[in-house]
Amino acid sequence: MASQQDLFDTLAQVARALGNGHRLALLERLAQSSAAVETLATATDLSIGNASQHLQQLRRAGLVTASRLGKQMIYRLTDERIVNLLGLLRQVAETNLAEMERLVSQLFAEDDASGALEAVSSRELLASLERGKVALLDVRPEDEYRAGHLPEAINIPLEQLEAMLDSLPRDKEIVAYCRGPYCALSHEAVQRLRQLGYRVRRFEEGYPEWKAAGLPVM
Amino acid sequence: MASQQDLFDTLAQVARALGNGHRLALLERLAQSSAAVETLATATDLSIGNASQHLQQLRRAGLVTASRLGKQMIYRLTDERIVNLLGLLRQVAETNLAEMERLVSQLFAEDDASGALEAVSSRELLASLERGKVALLDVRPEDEYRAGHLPEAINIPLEQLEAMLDSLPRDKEIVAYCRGPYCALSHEAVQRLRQLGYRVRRFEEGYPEWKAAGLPVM
DNA sequence: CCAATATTCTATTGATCCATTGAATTAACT
DNA sequence: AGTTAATTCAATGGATCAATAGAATATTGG
Repeated sequence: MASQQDLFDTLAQVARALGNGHRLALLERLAQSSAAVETLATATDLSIGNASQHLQQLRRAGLVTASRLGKQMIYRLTDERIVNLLGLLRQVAETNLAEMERLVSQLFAEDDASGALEAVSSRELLASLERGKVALLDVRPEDEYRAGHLPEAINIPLEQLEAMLDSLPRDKEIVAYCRGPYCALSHEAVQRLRQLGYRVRRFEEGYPEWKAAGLPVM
Repeated sequence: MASQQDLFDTLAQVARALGNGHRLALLERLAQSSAAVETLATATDLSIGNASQHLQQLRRAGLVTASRLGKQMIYRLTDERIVNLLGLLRQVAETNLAEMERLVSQLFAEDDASGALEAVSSRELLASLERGKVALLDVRPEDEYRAGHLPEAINIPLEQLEAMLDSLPRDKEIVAYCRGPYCALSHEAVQRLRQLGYRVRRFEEGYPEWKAAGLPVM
């Protein structure tokens, strides 16, 4: 007979799968798009073997699935709600763990120093987009952009930022976004564009959160 | 300088705190009401020392806080959203982990065998309550009931069920609830009341979920 | 101040987890 | 078939975790 404790134990297995920074990084990458082991390994700075092992733990916990495509093994999230789950975990951690706040403010320190304005919220961004007031800039790598992006967003991967400035409108404010609230790409982009004189702010979330909230994507 | 990985590592610490069945049981109990270590230990079948250790891990992860009240140490959840977090974890696990489904269906097996109807959803319950169609029965221990309960709910702790049948209306359908979807109390109550000829169903969630959803409590 | 109670701290043991390495599998290409 | 590339499997040592028991610390009431 199943007891309540058995259920908690099983639930705990899932939580334990989330209990490793590398696995959280893998999940963030997977939230952008499904990907092969090698892609995931380089995105997260893990050896292929190590990445594979972590992915299998995530699979055992029911958080990702794998399917073979030729030589490659393609992993994907099993469930859109995993993005919500991670977002909620983040919120709880940020409000209740001093250490978390400290790290976040460190990550934002450069922005503040350079006088960057506050990040743009989902609601604000949605309103601005509807009124055509802002241009959206996706600074993620091209493959992630192609797998899905915010409506009307221009893609300039961060490495090519200076080379592709022509694509950016000069007359509108620009909102840059990337993988999520902890992704460094859009921070970096905002800094560099500000120095070039652009009016630019950061979207406080990322593509996966936008999509998981049920907002329109392309 | 803080890196993204530091943030994931810190986030992982919080997830790891959720990665133990006993700690999840402690959190479920804490979701009912704040409580002293001894209360929590007996509710979860842990030794006091062991419970204390787990509680301190939860505290380090920012999930609970403690304050002294005389000789006792009272623990409470730091954040209402932890209930949502656990609920979402549960949903993800139930949809994507076969083992989970198996255990849940085992827990529900008795109900099905005894011909009990499906559990009542929040939405359905809210509608029924507004129309005065059902009577609510809270089968949790009295102290949890006193710390908060659904509006108009009658409290009959499970042990006193047969002794206090007078409090139950005979003309309405009864909806029994307890601590949450995995709590055995309301299952047991439904079974016993059905054998006595009552029309009774189970609320599929519990008091904490109802409260965390922002629905009215007393 | 002393005794009783509630809880936490410390130390220990066994279990589990993590990263790394190299061998083994699987599928595509020639 | 044999070679190569992508991934998984298996085994290792070091680190962290869980449970238990007993000592230590606060708090209340005499």
